[in-house]
Amino acid sequence: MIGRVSEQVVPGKRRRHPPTVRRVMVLEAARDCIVEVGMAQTTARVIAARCGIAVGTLTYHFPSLDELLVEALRQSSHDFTDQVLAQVREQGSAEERLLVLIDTAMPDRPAAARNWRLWLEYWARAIHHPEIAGLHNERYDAWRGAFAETIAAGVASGEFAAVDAASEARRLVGLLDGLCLQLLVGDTAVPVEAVRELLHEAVRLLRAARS
Amino acid sequence: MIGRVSEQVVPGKRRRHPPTVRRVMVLEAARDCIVEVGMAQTTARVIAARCGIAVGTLTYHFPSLDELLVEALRQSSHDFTDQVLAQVREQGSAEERLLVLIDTAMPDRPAAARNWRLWLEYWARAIHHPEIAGLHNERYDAWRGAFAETIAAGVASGEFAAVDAASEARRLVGLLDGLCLQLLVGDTAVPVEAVRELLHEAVRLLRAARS
Amino acid sequence: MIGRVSEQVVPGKRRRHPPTVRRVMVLEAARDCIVEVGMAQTTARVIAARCGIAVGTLTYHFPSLDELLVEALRQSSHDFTDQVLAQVREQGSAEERLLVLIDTAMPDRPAAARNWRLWLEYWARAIHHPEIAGLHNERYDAWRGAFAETIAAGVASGEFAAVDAASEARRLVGLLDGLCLQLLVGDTAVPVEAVRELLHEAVRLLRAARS
Amino acid sequence: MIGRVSEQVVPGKRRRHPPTVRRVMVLEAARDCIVEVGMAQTTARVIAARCGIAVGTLTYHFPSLDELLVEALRQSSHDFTDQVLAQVREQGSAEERLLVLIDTAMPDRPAAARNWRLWLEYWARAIHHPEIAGLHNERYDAWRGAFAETIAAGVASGEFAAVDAASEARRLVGLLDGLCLQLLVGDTAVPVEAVRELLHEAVRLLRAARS
DNA sequence: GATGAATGAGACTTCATTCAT
DNA sequence: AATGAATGAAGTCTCATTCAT
Repeated sequence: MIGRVSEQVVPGKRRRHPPTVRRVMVLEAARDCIVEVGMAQTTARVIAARCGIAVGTLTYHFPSLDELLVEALRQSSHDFTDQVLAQVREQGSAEERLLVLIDTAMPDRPAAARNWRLWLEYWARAIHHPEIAGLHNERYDAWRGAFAETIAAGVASGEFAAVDAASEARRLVGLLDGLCLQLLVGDTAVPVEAVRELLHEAVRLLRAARS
Repeated sequence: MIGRVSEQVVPGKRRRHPPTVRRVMVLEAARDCIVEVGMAQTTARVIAARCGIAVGTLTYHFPSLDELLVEALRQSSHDFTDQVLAQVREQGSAEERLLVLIDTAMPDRPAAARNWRLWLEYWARAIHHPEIAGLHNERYDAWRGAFAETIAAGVASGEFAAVDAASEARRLVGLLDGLCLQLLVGDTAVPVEAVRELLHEAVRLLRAARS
Repeated sequence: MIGRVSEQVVPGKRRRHPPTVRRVMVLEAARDCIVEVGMAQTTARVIAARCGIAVGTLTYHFPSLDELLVEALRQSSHDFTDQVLAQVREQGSAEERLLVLIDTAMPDRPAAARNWRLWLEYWARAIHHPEIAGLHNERYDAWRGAFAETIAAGVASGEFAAVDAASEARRLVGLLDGLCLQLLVGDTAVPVEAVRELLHEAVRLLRAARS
Repeated sequence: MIGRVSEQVVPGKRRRHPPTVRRVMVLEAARDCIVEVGMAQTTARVIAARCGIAVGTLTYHFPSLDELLVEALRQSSHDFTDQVLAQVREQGSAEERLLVLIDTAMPDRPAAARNWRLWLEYWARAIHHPEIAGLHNERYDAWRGAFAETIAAGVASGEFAAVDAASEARRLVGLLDGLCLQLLVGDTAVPVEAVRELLHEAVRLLRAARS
């Protein structure tokens, strides 16, 4: 009713693939479906259509749809987080690294928007599915950890004031989540630029507090 | 599968109620089901069992299950928000009123926890359902508006520094949402007290900035 | 989907009527519904809405819907046939009376069109419902009998050739039914005038055969 | 209630058939059910039971039951008409061909009786369902056309009097429909032989008119 | 490895009927 | 007499999963 997944079937048909390859293709298709139409509408046939295979082929590689969906969430979230974190640990001052971290997560970047939508689905389901909750927390810890580490590094180098890195990271990530939520759900008013500015200001406050 | 709704059937059979009453009973049952097992598992028969009526009776009062669910979301969210806002506008300094607002929303209060879970469902569905998005934004505006009003009052009275009330409200609500999200989803050790303290501090910062 | 019964509720509400009166009102409403939307769509609530009463009131007067529908068929068909036959036995030559009989039955008269639609429903159901078949045959015999009587009278008076009245009546009625069927079901082409002319010609043939 | 479809389940389980085959089987089963118990009683489970498959299998091949039923009507009617018309255009005088046409349609032949019952359902529903009306008219035109063609051929060859073929066809088909209706619906004593004789006489009248 | 016909469980919804008011 | 809330049976359809090919 609401969303319709654009089928991206490759015209070359009946390709045979080793399970490893097939699984990746399916997981990516599942991820795209979840993002585009929501997990509730992501049925087996929708995923199969999305990657141009038969429903039977899908269950051949993933006997359980539930596990396929969980795996898709896990994998996608994993990929995004890793990619972001990798590019962050490289260079620059602690403040610069925090800003990069934030900018990379802002939902005006397509990859980031996709990830936010996945996380929304995570949140709604994690409450009732311990397995998803565990999955989510694992990723969330990595994410919060990156903030904490960077802040700790800034504190250690004297770039930041002597704050509690863990607590400060929790605050920053909370602010990031809450504001992006408003961006995603809100039909209107809240401009992404304003959110970015609020977050940058929060980062600057770490430094400012030092002087 | 994961959660099982505790049936609360009244043994008396064929209890008759005027539609107004029955509708309220059903909406509350629906709300409880959504909270307890998630909206995805909240089927007609689950709701019916919850309030001890036949599925046909449910359909009699709510011809469309979709509309029942949307109405349940709307009503519950409306009730909670109104109740909180009402008790806030009464008395005290702007800072006190903000603190009350925050405390009332903290998920260690059962009513608040219930509401948070409802909002999680809102968020996940709002992206794909414009009607739910509209519903949510309406409530969210009221909620954000209460913060903005209170902050503006504090600024006007000189209790707070001369900040932009709207922007500050957005920040506070964002922080509130993001941190409570961590409380709700996290199976781990984010203590509610730490969150409350972070939020109180954010409020104090409004005052502190003045001195 | 297809047809929607126009509710003809009288604004004056909660009228109390003796069962005899109520039953007639309901039966007429049922007849109108069958004619307008077909028997398959004529549900209890549709009939109730049509005469502005509650569904419960309907079942109060007619415990069984099936019997209500059968009774509606019987009554309506009875009324129409009687009315037609009554006005026919009055006056004129046998040929004139046959022509009146035919003209009264032509579906360009609203009352006749209504009756034809009822009979269509009869036919489809009579095959599987002996009771309806019996009902129908009873009416049909009266109808065919009127033709037979009139023809016999014409034969007796020398107005018609010496044909077998029963056989001739069967033929005339068959032709009438078959041609009107084409008028009712056909979306297009067959004009009512052409049908009338064919039937009149068949009547004239009775006379012509004499000369 | 009235009629009960005899289940014709093949004990062998999970018989697989290509959709083309299965669809034909289902359509034939549907046709038989309509004929035996009427369209109103022809539910999904009745059809499924009739061809020994699960209801889900039925939905697999025919997502919409409405379309299945319409298709069954169309196909069956098409088959019967084609078969009759084919065997008619072959040989003999115009009169002989008309007689064959009529005899093939007489309901003492099982295939013909089946077809008549289908057409009864057509008629009752065509009034309220434009799609069915269209379907019916298409078939009806073919049927009436065959009579018209044959009559025209007879007229052209001098075998018949110089009548208007179209009008004469309409009359013959009307008579055929009306009389067969009496055979089908009447529980009483309209003998099929009498009807056949009436129709044959109508055909002979075409010739007799010439001499 | 891949397919898709087949299935049963369960979803929502319609509806004639019952019965307390 | 009239009402309408309540119900259970039955309707169509969706869907994850199974399994013969």
